[in-house]
Amino acid sequence: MDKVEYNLDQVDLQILRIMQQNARTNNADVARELGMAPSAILERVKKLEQKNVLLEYNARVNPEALDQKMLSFIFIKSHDNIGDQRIGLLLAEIPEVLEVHDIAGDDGYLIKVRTSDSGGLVDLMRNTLSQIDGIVSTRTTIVLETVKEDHKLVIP
Amino acid sequence: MDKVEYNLDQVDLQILRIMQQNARTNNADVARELGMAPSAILERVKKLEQKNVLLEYNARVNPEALDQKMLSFIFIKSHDNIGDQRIGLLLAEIPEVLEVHDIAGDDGYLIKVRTSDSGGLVDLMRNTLSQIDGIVSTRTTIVLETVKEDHKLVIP
DNA sequence: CATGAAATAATAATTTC
DNA sequence: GAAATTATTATTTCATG
Repeated sequence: MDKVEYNLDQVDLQILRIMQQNARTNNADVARELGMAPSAILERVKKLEQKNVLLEYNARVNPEALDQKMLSFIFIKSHDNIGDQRIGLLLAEIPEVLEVHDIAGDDGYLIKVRTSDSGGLVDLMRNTLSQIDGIVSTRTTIVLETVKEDHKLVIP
Repeated sequence: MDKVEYNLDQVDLQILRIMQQNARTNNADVARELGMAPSAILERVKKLEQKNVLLEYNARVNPEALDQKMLSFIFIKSHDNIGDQRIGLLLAEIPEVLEVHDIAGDDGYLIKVRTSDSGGLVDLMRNTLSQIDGIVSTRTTIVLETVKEDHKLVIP
Protein backbone atom coordinates (compact mmCIF):
# COMPACT_ATOMS: atom_id res chain seq x y z
CA MET A 1 0.00 0.00 0.00
CA ASP A 2 1.41 3.37 -1.00
CA LYS A 3 1.83 5.77 1.83
CA VAL A 4 0.70 9.12 0.49
CA GLU A 5 1.43 12.47 2.02
CA TYR A 6 -1.40 14.90 1.64
CA ASN A 7 0.01 17.90 3.47
CA LEU A 8 -3.06 20.05 3.63
CA ASP A 9 -2.75 23.52 5.09
CA GLN A 10 -5.51 25.66 6.57
CA VAL A 11 -6.43 27.17 3.21
CA ASP A 12 -6.81 23.73 1.68
CA LEU A 13 -9.05 22.66 4.53
CA GLN A 14 -11.19 25.75 4.07
CA ILE A 15 -11.55 25.01 0.39
CA LEU A 16 -12.66 21.49 1.23
CA ARG A 17 -15.13 22.82 3.74
CA ILE A 18 -16.69 25.14 1.19
CA MET A 19 -16.76 22.60 -1.60
CA GLN A 20 -18.21 19.92 0.61
CA GLN A 21 -21.01 22.29 1.50
CA ASN A 22 -21.70 23.41 -2.06
CA ALA A 23 -19.70 21.93 -4.87
CA ARG A 24 -21.08 24.47 -7.32
CA THR A 25 -19.56 27.44 -5.52
CA ASN A 26 -17.63 29.22 -8.21
CA ASN A 27 -13.98 29.89 -7.98
CA ALA A 28 -14.36 33.65 -7.62
CA ASP A 29 -16.69 33.22 -4.63
CA VAL A 30 -14.31 30.81 -2.90
CA ALA A 31 -11.52 33.33 -3.43
CA ARG A 32 -13.60 36.16 -2.02
CA GLU A 33 -14.57 34.11 1.02
CA LEU A 34 -10.94 33.28 1.73
CA GLY A 35 -9.56 36.68 0.80
CA MET A 36 -7.28 35.35 -1.88
CA ALA A 37 -6.84 35.73 -5.62
CA PRO A 38 -9.04 33.51 -7.81
CA SER A 39 -6.02 32.13 -9.64
CA ALA A 40 -4.46 30.93 -6.40
CA ILE A 41 -7.64 29.11 -5.45
CA LEU A 42 -8.00 27.55 -8.87
CA GLU A 43 -4.48 26.20 -8.67
CA ARG A 44 -5.12 24.69 -5.24
CA VAL A 45 -8.37 23.07 -6.32
CA LYS A 46 -6.61 21.47 -9.28
CA LYS A 47 -3.86 20.19 -7.02
CA LEU A 48 -6.40 18.79 -4.58
CA GLU A 49 -8.03 16.97 -7.48
CA GLN A 50 -4.68 15.65 -8.71
CA LYS A 51 -3.72 14.46 -5.24
CA ASN A 52 -7.03 12.62 -4.96
CA VAL A 53 -8.20 14.66 -2.04
CA LEU A 54 -11.18 16.00 -3.95
CA LEU A 55 -12.60 12.82 -5.46
CA GLU A 56 -15.70 13.91 -7.31
CA TYR A 57 -18.59 16.31 -7.41
CA ASN A 58 -22.04 14.80 -7.04
CA ALA A 59 -25.47 16.25 -7.24
CA ARG A 60 -27.70 14.65 -4.63
CA VAL A 61 -30.96 13.73 -6.27
CA ASN A 62 -34.13 13.18 -4.26
CA PRO A 63 -34.77 9.43 -4.36
CA GLU A 64 -38.50 10.04 -4.07
CA ALA A 65 -38.51 12.01 -7.33
CA LEU A 66 -37.10 8.96 -9.08
CA ASP A 67 -39.46 6.62 -7.32
CA GLN A 68 -36.74 4.97 -5.28
CA LYS A 69 -38.22 5.31 -1.87
CA MET A 70 -37.11 2.04 -0.39
CA LEU A 71 -33.77 1.73 1.33
CA SER A 72 -32.34 -1.47 2.78
CA PHE A 73 -29.13 -2.79 4.20
CA ILE A 74 -28.30 -6.41 3.50
CA PHE A 75 -25.69 -8.48 5.29
CA ILE A 76 -24.30 -11.05 2.94
CA LYS A 77 -22.42 -14.10 4.12
CA SER A 78 -20.11 -15.43 1.50
CA HIS A 79 -17.58 -18.08 0.73
CA ASP A 80 -14.97 -15.52 -0.32
CA ASN A 81 -11.61 -16.40 1.13
CA ILE A 82 -9.72 -13.79 3.06
CA GLY A 83 -8.31 -11.22 0.69
CA ASP A 84 -10.52 -12.36 -2.14
CA GLN A 85 -13.09 -9.87 -3.32
CA ARG A 86 -14.82 -11.69 -6.13
CA ILE A 87 -18.26 -11.44 -4.59
CA GLY A 88 -17.71 -7.86 -3.45
CA LEU A 89 -16.88 -6.82 -6.99
CA LEU A 90 -19.91 -8.59 -8.40
CA LEU A 91 -22.13 -6.87 -5.86
CA ALA A 92 -20.57 -3.51 -6.77
CA GLU A 93 -21.69 -3.93 -10.37
CA ILE A 94 -25.37 -3.90 -9.44
CA PRO A 95 -26.66 -0.35 -10.01
CA GLU A 96 -29.18 -0.49 -7.17
CA VAL A 97 -26.35 -1.38 -4.79
CA LEU A 98 -24.94 1.96 -3.68
CA GLU A 99 -22.40 0.69 -1.20
CA VAL A 100 -20.46 -2.51 -0.65
CA HIS A 101 -18.41 -2.92 2.47
CA ASP A 102 -16.21 -5.83 3.38
CA ILE A 103 -16.89 -6.31 7.07
CA ALA A 104 -15.05 -7.85 9.96
CA GLY A 105 -16.39 -10.90 11.65
CA ASP A 106 -18.17 -13.69 9.91
CA ASP A 107 -16.83 -13.32 6.35
CA GLY A 108 -19.24 -11.17 4.54
CA TYR A 109 -20.35 -7.93 3.12
CA LEU A 110 -22.74 -5.22 4.13
CA ILE A 111 -24.49 -3.60 1.18
CA LYS A 112 -26.79 -0.61 0.89
CA VAL A 113 -29.55 -0.91 -1.66
CA ARG A 114 -32.14 1.44 -3.09
CA THR A 115 -35.25 0.13 -4.83
CA SER A 116 -38.64 1.53 -5.73
CA ASP A 117 -40.49 -0.57 -3.15
CA SER A 118 -40.47 -3.94 -1.45
CA GLY A 119 -41.32 -5.56 -4.78
CA GLY A 120 -38.17 -4.10 -6.27
CA LEU A 121 -36.17 -5.46 -3.37
CA VAL A 122 -37.65 -8.93 -3.79
CA ASP A 123 -36.86 -8.79 -7.51
CA LEU A 124 -33.29 -7.80 -6.83
CA MET A 125 -32.82 -10.60 -4.35
CA ARG A 126 -34.52 -13.20 -6.50
CA ASN A 127 -33.14 -12.23 -9.89
CA THR A 128 -29.78 -10.70 -9.19
CA LEU A 129 -28.36 -11.69 -5.82
CA SER A 130 -29.39 -15.29 -6.18
CA GLN A 131 -27.34 -15.48 -9.42
CA ILE A 132 -24.12 -14.79 -7.54
CA ASP A 133 -22.36 -18.01 -6.77
CA GLY A 134 -20.85 -18.23 -3.30
CA ILE A 135 -23.44 -16.29 -1.32
CA VAL A 136 -24.32 -18.41 1.69
CA SER A 137 -27.04 -16.34 3.26
CA THR A 138 -28.48 -12.84 3.51
CA ARG A 139 -30.04 -10.86 6.31
CA THR A 140 -32.00 -7.78 5.33
CA THR A 141 -32.63 -4.68 7.41
CA ILE A 142 -35.33 -2.39 6.11
CA VAL A 143 -35.15 1.34 6.66
CA LEU A 144 -38.43 2.90 7.74
CA GLU A 145 -37.21 6.44 7.70
CA THR A 146 -33.91 8.18 7.18
CA VAL A 147 -33.19 10.83 9.79
CA LYS A 148 -29.82 11.89 8.37
CA GLU A 149 -27.98 11.01 5.20
CA ASP A 150 -25.12 13.24 4.51
CA HIS A 151 -21.64 12.47 3.41
CA LYS A 152 -19.85 15.48 4.69
CA LEU A 153 -16.74 14.54 6.60
CA VAL A 154 -15.68 16.29 9.75
CA ILE A 155 -13.01 18.75 8.65
CA PRO A 156 -10.61 19.67 11.46
CA MET B 1 -47.73 13.66 4.00
CA ASP B 2 -47.92 15.87 0.93
CA LYS B 3 -48.17 13.98 -2.28
CA VAL B 4 -45.87 15.79 -4.67
CA GLU B 5 -45.91 15.48 -8.43
CA TYR B 6 -42.48 15.70 -9.94
CA ASN B 7 -43.33 15.23 -13.62
CA LEU B 8 -39.86 14.79 -15.00
CA ASP B 9 -39.45 14.49 -18.74
CA GLN B 10 -36.53 12.98 -20.64
CA VAL B 11 -34.59 16.24 -20.69
CA ASP B 12 -34.90 16.57 -16.92
CA LEU B 13 -33.66 13.03 -16.44
CA GLN B 14 -30.69 13.73 -18.68
CA ILE B 15 -29.84 16.81 -16.69
CA LEU B 16 -29.98 14.75 -13.50
CA ARG B 17 -27.77 12.11 -15.08
CA ILE B 18 -25.14 14.67 -16.02
CA MET B 19 -25.26 16.49 -12.70
CA GLN B 20 -25.10 13.28 -10.69
CA GLN B 21 -21.99 12.35 -12.62
CA ASN B 22 -20.32 15.72 -12.30
CA ALA B 23 -22.03 18.45 -10.37
CA ARG B 24 -19.53 21.02 -11.59
CA THR B 25 -20.50 20.64 -15.24
CA ASN B 26 -21.27 24.16 -16.28
CA ASN B 27 -24.55 25.19 -17.74
CA ALA B 28 -23.14 25.84 -21.21
CA ASP B 29 -21.69 22.34 -21.39
CA VAL B 30 -24.95 20.72 -20.29
CA ALA B 31 -26.72 22.73 -22.99
CA ARG B 32 -24.22 21.64 -25.62
CA GLU B 33 -24.50 18.02 -24.61
CA LEU B 34 -28.27 18.10 -24.84
CA GLY B 35 -28.40 20.28 -27.95
CA MET B 36 -30.41 23.02 -26.27
CA ALA B 37 -30.02 26.68 -25.44
CA PRO B 38 -28.20 27.50 -22.18
CA SER B 39 -31.12 29.57 -20.93
CA ALA B 40 -33.50 26.65 -21.31
CA ILE B 41 -31.22 24.42 -19.27
CA LEU B 42 -30.66 27.05 -16.61
CA GLU B 43 -34.39 27.41 -16.14
CA ARG B 44 -34.87 23.67 -15.81
CA VAL B 45 -32.07 23.32 -13.29
CA LYS B 46 -33.59 26.07 -11.18
CA LYS B 47 -36.99 24.40 -11.33
CA LEU B 48 -35.46 21.07 -10.34
CA GLU B 49 -33.88 22.78 -7.35
CA GLN B 50 -37.15 24.48 -6.42
CA LYS B 51 -39.09 21.22 -6.71
CA ASN B 52 -36.57 19.54 -4.43
CA VAL B 53 -35.44 17.09 -7.05
CA LEU B 54 -31.89 18.39 -7.00
CA LEU B 55 -31.15 18.52 -3.28
CA GLU B 56 -27.57 19.65 -3.02
CA TYR B 57 -24.14 19.59 -4.61
CA ASN B 58 -21.40 17.87 -2.62
CA ALA B 59 -17.73 17.46 -3.19
CA ARG B 60 -16.64 14.00 -2.14
CA VAL B 61 -13.50 14.30 -0.09
CA ASN B 62 -11.10 11.41 0.36
CA PRO B 63 -11.51 10.29 3.99
CA GLU B 64 -7.91 9.14 4.07
CA ALA B 65 -6.68 12.66 3.35
CA LEU B 66 -8.50 13.84 6.46
CA ASP B 67 -7.29 10.93 8.53
CA GLN B 68 -10.72 9.38 8.81
CA LYS B 69 -9.94 5.92 7.67
CA MET B 70 -12.22 4.01 9.96
CA LEU B 71 -15.79 3.28 8.99
CA SER B 72 -18.33 1.49 11.16
CA PHE B 73 -22.01 0.73 11.25
CA ILE B 74 -23.67 0.63 14.63
CA PHE B 75 -27.07 -0.83 15.43
CA ILE B 76 -28.61 1.03 18.29
CA LYS B 77 -31.47 -0.34 20.32
CA SER B 78 -33.49 2.38 21.95
CA HIS B 79 -36.46 3.09 24.13
CA ASP B 80 -37.97 5.47 21.57
CA ASN B 81 -41.65 4.87 21.24
CA ILE B 82 -43.09 4.34 17.81
CA GLY B 83 -43.17 7.61 15.90
CA ASP B 84 -40.85 9.27 18.35
CA GLN B 85 -37.49 10.28 16.99
CA ARG B 86 -35.82 11.87 19.95
CA ILE B 87 -32.84 9.57 19.91
CA GLY B 88 -32.56 9.64 16.12
CA LEU B 89 -32.34 13.41 16.17
CA LEU B 90 -29.72 13.38 18.89
CA LEU B 91 -27.65 10.88 16.92
CA ALA B 92 -27.97 13.05 13.81
CA GLU B 93 -26.32 15.93 15.63
CA ILE B 94 -23.05 14.06 16.05
CA PRO B 95 -20.72 15.16 13.23
CA GLU B 96 -18.98 11.79 12.92
CA VAL B 97 -22.36 10.17 12.38
CA LEU B 98 -22.97 10.45 8.65
CA GLU B 99 -26.22 8.55 8.45
CA VAL B 100 -29.05 7.72 10.84
CA HIS B 101 -31.74 5.32 9.74
CA ASP B 102 -34.81 4.32 11.68
CA ILE B 103 -35.06 0.61 11.03
CA ALA B 104 -37.81 -1.97 11.10
CA GLY B 105 -37.76 -4.72 13.66
CA ASP B 106 -36.56 -4.33 17.17
CA ASP B 107 -36.96 -0.58 17.76
CA GLY B 108 -33.72 0.97 16.83
CA TYR B 109 -31.46 2.83 14.54
CA LEU B 110 -28.66 1.96 12.19
CA ILE B 111 -25.96 4.61 12.06
CA LYS B 112 -22.90 5.02 9.86
CA VAL B 113 -19.88 6.50 11.56
CA ARG B 114 -16.49 7.72 10.38
CA THR B 115 -13.60 8.10 12.82
CA SER B 116 -9.83 8.34 12.54
CA ASP B 117 -9.24 4.90 13.99
CA SER B 118 -10.54 2.44 16.54
CA GLY B 119 -9.53 4.82 19.31
CA GLY B 120 -11.76 7.46 17.79
CA LEU B 121 -14.61 5.00 17.68
CA VAL B 122 -14.13 4.03 21.31
CA ASP B 123 -14.07 7.71 22.27
CA LEU B 124 -17.27 8.35 20.39
CA MET B 125 -19.02 5.47 22.06
CA ARG B 126 -17.72 6.26 25.53
CA ASN B 127 -18.04 10.03 25.48
CA THR B 128 -20.91 10.75 23.14
CA LEU B 129 -23.20 7.79 22.62
CA SER B 130 -23.18 6.86 26.28
CA GLN B 131 -24.50 10.35 27.12
CA ILE B 132 -27.70 9.73 25.20
CA ASP B 133 -30.42 8.64 27.51
CA GLY B 134 -32.60 5.80 26.30
CA ILE B 135 -30.04 3.79 24.38
CA VAL B 136 -30.42 0.20 25.51
CA SER B 137 -27.60 -1.47 23.62
CA THR B 138 -25.33 -1.16 20.62
CA ARG B 139 -23.88 -3.64 18.17
CA THR B 140 -20.97 -2.47 16.05
CA THR B 141 -19.91 -3.73 12.65
CA ILE B 142 -16.48 -2.67 11.51
CA VAL B 143 -15.70 -2.12 7.86
CA LEU B 144 -12.40 -3.61 6.74
CA GLU B 145 -12.54 -2.28 3.23
CA THR B 146 -15.04 -0.40 1.14
CA VAL B 147 -15.49 -1.87 -2.32
CA LYS B 148 -18.06 0.66 -3.51
CA GLU B 149 -19.40 3.87 -2.03
CA ASP B 150 -21.30 5.91 -4.42
CA HIS B 151 -24.56 7.70 -4.09
CA LYS B 152 -25.63 7.84 -7.66
CA LEU B 153 -29.19 6.71 -8.06
CA VAL B 154 -30.34 4.61 -10.96
CA ILE B 155 -31.91 7.05 -13.40
CA PRO B 156 -34.48 5.39 -15.69
C1' DC C 1 0.70 33.72 -4.80
C1' DA C 2 -0.91 38.06 -7.41
C1' DT C 3 -1.98 40.71 -11.64
C1' DG C 4 -4.21 41.75 -15.89
C1' DA C 5 -6.02 40.71 -20.47
C1' DA C 6 -8.46 37.63 -23.56
C1' DA C 7 -11.66 33.79 -23.89
C1' DT C 8 -15.59 31.81 -22.12
C1' DA C 9 -19.73 31.48 -19.38
C1' DA C 10 -23.80 33.14 -16.63
C1' DT C 11 -27.70 35.82 -16.41
C1' DA C 12 -31.75 38.65 -17.53
C1' DA C 13 -34.66 40.77 -20.93
C1' DT C 14 -36.87 40.16 -25.11
C1' DT C 15 -38.70 37.73 -28.99
C1' DT C 16 -40.33 33.66 -31.37
C1' DC C 17 -42.52 29.35 -31.95
C1' DG D 1 -45.53 27.96 -21.85
C1' DA D 2 -41.17 26.64 -23.17
C1' DA D 3 -37.22 27.52 -25.79
C1' DA D 4 -34.10 30.55 -28.59
C1' DT D 5 -31.75 34.96 -29.22
C1' DT D 6 -29.45 38.84 -27.80
C1' DA D 7 -26.91 41.97 -24.90
C1' DT D 8 -24.74 42.73 -20.55
C1' DT D 9 -22.13 41.31 -16.71
C1' DA D 10 -19.18 38.02 -14.42
C1' DT D 11 -15.93 34.35 -14.28
C1' DT D 12 -12.28 31.42 -15.88
C1' DT D 13 -7.91 30.87 -17.68
C1' DC D 14 -3.23 31.70 -18.70
C1' DA D 15 0.93 34.21 -19.39
C1' DT D 16 3.87 36.93 -16.69
C1' DG D 17 5.97 39.30 -12.52
